[in-house]
Order: sequence, then structure tokens, then C-alpha cells
Amino acid sequence: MNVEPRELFAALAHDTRLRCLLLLLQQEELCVCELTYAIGAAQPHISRHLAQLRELGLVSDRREGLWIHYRIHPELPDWVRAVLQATAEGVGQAAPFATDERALATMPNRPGAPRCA
Amino acid sequence: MNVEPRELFAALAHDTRLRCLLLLLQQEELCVCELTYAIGAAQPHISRHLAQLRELGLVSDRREGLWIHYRIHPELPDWVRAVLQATAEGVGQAAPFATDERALATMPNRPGAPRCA
DNA sequence: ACGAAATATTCCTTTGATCGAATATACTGT
DNA sequence: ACAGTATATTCGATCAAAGGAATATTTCGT
Repeated sequence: MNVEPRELFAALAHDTRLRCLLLLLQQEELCVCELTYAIGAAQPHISRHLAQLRELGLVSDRREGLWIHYRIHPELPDWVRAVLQATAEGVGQAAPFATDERALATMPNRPGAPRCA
Repeated sequence: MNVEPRELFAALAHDTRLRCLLLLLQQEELCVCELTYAIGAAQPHISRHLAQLRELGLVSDRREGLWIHYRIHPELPDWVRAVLQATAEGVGQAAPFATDERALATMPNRPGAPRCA
């Protein structure tokens, strides 16, 4: 897979998209409602930005019934993953990224996780 | 020094700025005319984008007579440097970044280097 | 003080991204 | 078939970034 640096960085240059990517970097897989809850934005807002990440090939999606689960694209080039990893280490403890994780942890009725129990 | 990820990535999301930064990552220090020659753009174009990098604190500048030498800001946070490094390793061998280095290598009358001989 | 070289800035126009609100689509259970 | 839930898309308006061309600034040598 080929990722143009200009397009990658343009994608990362928006808080909503970066927050989604950093959450996905931690959580393996998340559905739209989980991302919406964690970030605390309107659903169309999240969906729009997820669409951009999808069109760029940065994330892949998988439908499971009513839910669509997103994850970091499995074939993402190593250097792109390294960029994300470095960013997570650099700013992951600061707002709003750290608070996103905490918000997600307190979400009730999460799809996926509950049904594995 | 504090760098907002949104601003960092917005800065990297332009080829001219990324080309300047990747050249500086290799060359320690370069003046505007060297960057202009290597990239092959108009001087005001380069100068404008260098100004943005400077205002963001990503590069520092040093005047020496008629020339102004730029370098990666010495106090750049580690994670930002890691992002640049990963990018250089990922796309440094591809156009236009690789060709910039070759163009710079063939530049005649470079300030700085010549007078050290 | 003047001309020349290196660099920076301004002006104006154009293009592209983002947003809120509304609406559309896809799937499930009954 | 219908209602409800999750997700995606469209529309129109707004705002910021980028470009070309021209010009300003700083410094040096004489």
C-alpha cells in the first residue's frame, strides 16, 4: 500500500481524525458509536471524518449487523504506523487524547466487548 | 517547547515544507538559497513556507551576513523528531525527496561549505 | 552614500476544507 | 411490512490556506 505523505499529514491535521486514529491504535477495533461516545461529537461529524480516513486507506471497516467496526488498516506501511506510534507517545497523555480513552472506558452497552463475555 | 499535533501535521501537509524539513534533517543547516536551489521553486515561495515553520517553532534561523541559515529547532520535542525521522525513512528514497538531495549535492557556490575548505 | 545580493513581506484572487442541519441508507427484530 | 437503531451522505455557507507577482528589508562592498 502506498501513502502519500502530504495526504497522510493532512489527515492527521484534524483533531477529530487524529483522536480516532489514536483510539484505534490502542483498542484494536471500535465501532462508530464507540468513537462518537469517546470523542463526544455529533455522529455525522465522526462519520464524515472516518470516511476520509477510509478513502485514504488509513483505516479499514468491517460490518457486523448494525455496527461498522473500524481499525487501523492492517496493511498500513511501517513508517506510517511509526508516525502514529510516536504521536501517541508524545501527546497521548495530554488532552483531548487521554480523556477520550477515559470516556470510552466508562461507556455503557458497548457492542463487541459485552458479547464476548 | 510545546507543539500541538494539529499544527505540526498541518505544517507537514505541504510538500514544500516537508521537503525543507527532510533536507534539514539530513544537512544539519541550510540557507534559503540552498533550499531554493534544491527544491527548484521560486524564492518567495520557499521563504513564505520557511516563515511558517519558523513561527511554529519547528525550525530556528541564524543570520550570517547576507545569508540566513535554517536548521531543525534544537529543542524540538523527541516525538516530533521521531515523526520526522520515520517519515524520512519511509519516503526519503522516493520523489521528490530523493531528488532534492541530489539537486543540492550538485549546487555550485554553496555558502558555508566552500569557505570551510 | 550607493548598488547589488539574499531574504522577507504584501496584495489580491482562487481553491479547498469544514461545519450544522437535514436527510438518506442499511440492517434487525417482530 | 414496519419501526427502530446505527451509520453515511448531501447541501449550502463560511473560512483559511496557497499561489503569482510585485515590492520591501537587510546586509555587504566600495
